[in-house]
Amino acid sequence: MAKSKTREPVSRERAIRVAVTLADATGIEALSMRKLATELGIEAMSLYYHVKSKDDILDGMLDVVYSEFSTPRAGDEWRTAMHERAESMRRVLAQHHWAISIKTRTSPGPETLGHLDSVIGCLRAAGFSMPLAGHAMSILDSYVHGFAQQEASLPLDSSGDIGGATKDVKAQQEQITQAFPNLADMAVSLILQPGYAYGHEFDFGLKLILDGIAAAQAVETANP
Amino acid sequence: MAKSKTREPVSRERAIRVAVTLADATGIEALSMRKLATELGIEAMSLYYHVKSKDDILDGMLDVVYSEFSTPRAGDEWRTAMHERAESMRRVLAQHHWAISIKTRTSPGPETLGHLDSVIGCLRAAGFSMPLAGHAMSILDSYVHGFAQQEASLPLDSSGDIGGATKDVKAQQEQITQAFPNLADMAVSLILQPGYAYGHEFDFGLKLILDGIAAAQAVETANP
DNA sequence: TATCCGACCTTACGCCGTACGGTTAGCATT
DNA sequence: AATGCTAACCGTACGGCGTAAGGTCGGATA
Repeated sequence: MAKSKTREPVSRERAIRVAVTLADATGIEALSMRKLATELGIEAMSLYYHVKSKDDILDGMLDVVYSEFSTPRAGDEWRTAMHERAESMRRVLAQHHWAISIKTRTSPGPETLGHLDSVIGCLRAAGFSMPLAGHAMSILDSYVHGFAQQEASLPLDSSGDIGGATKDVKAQQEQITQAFPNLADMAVSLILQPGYAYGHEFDFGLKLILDGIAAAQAVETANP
Repeated sequence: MAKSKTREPVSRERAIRVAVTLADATGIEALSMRKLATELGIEAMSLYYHVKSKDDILDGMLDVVYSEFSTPRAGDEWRTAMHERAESMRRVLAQHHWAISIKTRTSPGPETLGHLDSVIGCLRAAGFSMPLAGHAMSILDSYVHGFAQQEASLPLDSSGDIGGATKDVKAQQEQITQAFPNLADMAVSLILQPGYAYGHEFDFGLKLILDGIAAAQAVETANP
């Protein structure tokens, strides 16, 4: 430990910040009040002086995640702004892999609200009607969060081979190949191919969606 | 092999089935081995005779969810098949609202594998190349899962008013309105409007994505 | 009759979140 | 110097969790 004389005081902000790095390192299910308190150099119950409950910490952590998203500025061109936002979201959600499993949370924090406000502002400034702005945000957010979720639920190692016992696995795989031929075909002829990485799929979908939104906006501006 | 029918025996299947209905009713975080055992009429540890672990149950529950998705048949027209699949997924995921928060799971079950195999088969039979089939599935699944996630994290009651103390809430809302004007604008001029329901956003996005996939396929078939 | 075994139970361990009630150090006021 | 206040932290305890290890017992089988 660095400072021995006076320990850096614990605050809600610091507790949440440490909780984020701890969850990044060991996963969200390993984040307990006791472990977090130990990391902060205090006892478990002392956390409750700074923080209302564990849910309070979780809410704060989600707000930290939103604060790391790329937030569009007022005059930005909408397509590049949305593109960059989407890519930053994917990047951040991949780094804080626990965030997507917390996403089922209420009460958004100030960073979250500010971010969303800016996104709406950017689209509106670009001439989007309110309903179209709603549509655009809904589809973009759904896609990005869903993709991050898919990506997080993939088998972790990138190696094509599956480690462990060889004979059993081989026999089992042969059975799977027969029972699910299309799946097996996709595995060998696409996913296990040298250059393939699931992350690349993101760009295809993002471009498709942005094209669709652009088309919808073109229709809208043509028929005011 | 005559069997005395003194009482319905507990099996892995029945345990998982009951776990699903219990999670539907009380949420996934309230599903414990003890509660599930009580529901089945046995003691907690007796579950471990039928089931490997709690994770085993969770895996089984997810497989049940997949079994409820609409699975395309061999000769189906791809667009209608994908449309129906997507809508059924949204419906099922909304009913089993716990499923999206479990989604971060490995080892897919047989129903899951079979479903995915059929989806790939449908797209391939419709002339999709393997990479395009991968793209289509990736974007559709990401969108649908992401939308279900968004939908699940909305405030629960559909009433426009927020219950509870009136004065504090009103003062707080005024502050929010000033700090996040675009958000407030969208709230009053779109979301709180009489006819609005977030679920309607689904159709816009789904049509947009299916249009985009159709366009990509048209390009592909034109340039073989 | 003797054996076995599927199906269930009991006990115990080490985690978890947190309610409740101290204790201490630093400071302002008297 | 004595008093009192408050922010910051600690100890104990409770009920609940997943599950390892081993026990029990009635019916099927040899």
